[in-house]
Amino acid sequence: MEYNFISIEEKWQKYWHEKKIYKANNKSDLPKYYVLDMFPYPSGSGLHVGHPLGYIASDIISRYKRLKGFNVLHPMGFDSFGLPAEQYAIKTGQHPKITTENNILRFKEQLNRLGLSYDWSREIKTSDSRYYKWTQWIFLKLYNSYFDKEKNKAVKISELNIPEGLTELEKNKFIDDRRLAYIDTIDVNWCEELGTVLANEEVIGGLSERGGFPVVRKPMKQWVMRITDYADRLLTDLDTLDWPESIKTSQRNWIGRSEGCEVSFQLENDKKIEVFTTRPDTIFGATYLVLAPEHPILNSIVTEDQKKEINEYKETALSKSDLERQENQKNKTGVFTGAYAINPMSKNKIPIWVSDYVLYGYGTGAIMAVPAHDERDFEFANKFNLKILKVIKSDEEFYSGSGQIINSGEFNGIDSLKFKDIVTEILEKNGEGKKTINYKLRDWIFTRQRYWGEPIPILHSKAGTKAVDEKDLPLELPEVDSYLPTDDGMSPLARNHEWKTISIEGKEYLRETNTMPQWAGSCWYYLRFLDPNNHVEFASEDSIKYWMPVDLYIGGAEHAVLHLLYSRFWHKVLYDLGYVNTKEPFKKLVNQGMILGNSAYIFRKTNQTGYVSSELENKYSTQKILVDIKYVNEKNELDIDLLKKENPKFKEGFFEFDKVFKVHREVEKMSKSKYNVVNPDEVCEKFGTDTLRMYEMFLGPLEQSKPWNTAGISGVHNFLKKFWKLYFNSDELRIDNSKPTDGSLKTLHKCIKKVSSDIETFSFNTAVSSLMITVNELTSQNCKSKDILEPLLIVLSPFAPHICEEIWEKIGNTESIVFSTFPDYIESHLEENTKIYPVSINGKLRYKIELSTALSKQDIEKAILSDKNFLKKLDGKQPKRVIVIPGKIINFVI
RNA sequence: GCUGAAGUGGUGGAAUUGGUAGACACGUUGGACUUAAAAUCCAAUGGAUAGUAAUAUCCGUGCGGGUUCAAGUCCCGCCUUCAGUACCA
Repeated sequence: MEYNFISIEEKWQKYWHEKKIYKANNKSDLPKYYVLDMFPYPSGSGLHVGHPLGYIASDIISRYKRLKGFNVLHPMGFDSFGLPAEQYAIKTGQHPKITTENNILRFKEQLNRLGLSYDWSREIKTSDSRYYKWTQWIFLKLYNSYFDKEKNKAVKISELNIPEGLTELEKNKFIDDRRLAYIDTIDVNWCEELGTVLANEEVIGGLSERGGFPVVRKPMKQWVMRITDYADRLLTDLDTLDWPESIKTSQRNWIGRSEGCEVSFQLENDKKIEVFTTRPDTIFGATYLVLAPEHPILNSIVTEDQKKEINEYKETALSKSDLERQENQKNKTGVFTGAYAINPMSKNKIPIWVSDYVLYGYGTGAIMAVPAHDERDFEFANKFNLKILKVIKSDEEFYSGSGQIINSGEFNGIDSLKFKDIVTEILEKNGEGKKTINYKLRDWIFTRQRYWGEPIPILHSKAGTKAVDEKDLPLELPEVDSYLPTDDGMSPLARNHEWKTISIEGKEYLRETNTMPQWAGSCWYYLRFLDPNNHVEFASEDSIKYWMPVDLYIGGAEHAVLHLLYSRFWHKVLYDLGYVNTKEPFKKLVNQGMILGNSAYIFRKTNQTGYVSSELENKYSTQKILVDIKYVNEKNELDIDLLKKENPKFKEGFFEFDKVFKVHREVEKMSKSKYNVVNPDEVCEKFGTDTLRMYEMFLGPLEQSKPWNTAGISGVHNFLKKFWKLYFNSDELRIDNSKPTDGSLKTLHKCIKKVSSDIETFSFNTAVSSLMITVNELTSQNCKSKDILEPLLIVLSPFAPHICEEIWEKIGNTESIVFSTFPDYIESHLEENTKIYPVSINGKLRYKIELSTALSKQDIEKAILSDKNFLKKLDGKQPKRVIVIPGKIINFVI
């Protein structure tokens, strides 16, 4: 009997599917464990070997927890609204729904082939109206709530105190201004190429996160989520989470809390300018003010002779894209307004300037410039010859630290850290300032000018906005004749005029035609998995109480601030409104690393049709060009014939090489465009899923990124073959009822101990290693005992479930291995030979006995005295006596 | 610039957190079995020096210092790589 992985894997995947082995029950006396993968966007290219890394890890955990007696919830679904399907629709006219459905089928097929223990009865798709009904419902909860600053939580609009004597319109405005989901005309990140607005989190270095297209600022009417009200809670609750420190740090940075002081500077007339500073201690050094070009006070303070220049500057500054602004960092620009303000502490008259290095969106959009102690102000002051006044003692021309206060009148000599509080107090007393906390975090721009997303369930009329009635949800996506924006720049949904206009009780309304961003559906999907077929609620109270929070969440680090911040925000709102019982959704987070591709390049001679092998590259002037890795073997040799046959553009080329044509390799992100994608299906066919699963775990630490390299895969495959041979001798079962030897008992229990602690600490690579050692040891011990080999199957089964099920059945078990119990190790089976090491205790030399058996004092003394290294360190002096201390430490006296 | 992670054989990576550095695997070399190949099994494998040999000695965890009986691990100062972020006052 050979290890025929193909038929074994098919057989058991079918068995698990038909018997619904992994269906989780919402009612159980067992302790619960909720393991969640970040659900994928079903892209057209299917899975590559990088995707399953996290899925395999979470599958091992969930199988392990099941064997440990937990009721495990391990669901999977699809984040199926998204840009690629829509762009494909624009190109081909095919409805994104169809594209998405096809892609999902492909994904599911590939996922199932990996033997993942998902409860598919709970599958969800964010683009399914039965799902987005509740996304819209939650949107309305946000729309119908406001943030009560005193209670520090969200409260229903119905509990809002509305001032009396307002007209209907004023009343609506009063409410609209306080909703957690509100409309605002703001400068948004407009991406022309994508035809939509992007959230701040989706813009990286002035380019769109998806596609890398330029982004410009543009004022537009948008739905916005008041996430800033939650800044403080999002920040402090991070401390309660078992997340990687790097993710917590990036969230902290993104929220960007800074404590400081808002100071108001009196102008010569009765106007005032408020600035925010974290360094009120340097206020005597504030020698000028700077306003952001967008600052509204600008027009009213600028003097006649400066007006022209200011207007010109404003125009150029506002037309700049984010990218252009950033490029100018080293070369600051600015214009003098002609106006002056009074420094409230020094009473000096200081000039007011305008510059785009001050951001309108942060703080008050104006700063007091302290060139001696702030790098940016220093640069600006040098360029425009503004006064630089040192107020903290230091030898440097520019200094941003703390120290002794100077040049500050009666306050000289005070420590700057203390002076901070003193200044704040004085300003507060005079009504010229107050202590403030500022956040970098901005409100979340929630609308997208796209088709393939959740429609926003809102109606517009002259009186304001109105929610679609809850009982009319879901508000389904209308059909449109084209997926492009309308000619007058409205979202694609506006193309359906019949849908766009609606009349209720004789009143005419226009529907909101923008859709929600892709993050909306993924903000709360972990809750829908608890009770996915519920028609009355997004999930029943009982299911939420039982399953929440998610015990383990595995996914990529690329969602550090986007998805993970938004879903924490929504979860907190749902918590405030009483719909969920935990403050945070995800208790433990693990980031799996990326599996990188090994791209192959060949060198084309410049301006010629010839190609050269990588070792000849230096001889010519060449360009690197990509070739598909399927033409390259493990020794980096190119199959020229096949390449020419399948790619006409290489057909005429002359390939120059020494003995074989070698390609140049580069490790890059795995992607279709780099021709370096490895499909897991290929690996499954060649080696089997169990091999793939174990190999991906063996490759290195889960969190680390690493290149895919098939070189080592035979080692893991051989291990499984060896494992098989432990149970079968050609056609016969080797296994018998003989009493296990001490040696094999030790081997087994060592393995149980190591593997279970490795799984709990996510060290899957070392767990696989110790399984390999175990099988090698048992093979050389010629172990046949069922008492050893049966528990070993259970220990291996989370990693390689198919082969274990097969053997489990063949040795006479009738129920799936899934229902067995993970064995415990027994300490008495683990005894090792005595080893003695020198150790330092309180600075004194002692000896440590590792895992000692019962040794006599004489034995220990003998062991130490025969240790040559030890004697050498004592310069040949002989210890007079060795004292054995209870436990594992021995003392000695010279 | 700032923040975070990392740097160990030819390669991927171990090292119970201060205690035999290089587990396990790949690769390489040699051997067994084969007419042969594949498959499988066995042995060797950080470097240097000495020895016929068993073996012995020295050097070795990015670099330079330090603490310690003992440092890949701790401290100080650098270098390099990757990732995130960027005029946030």
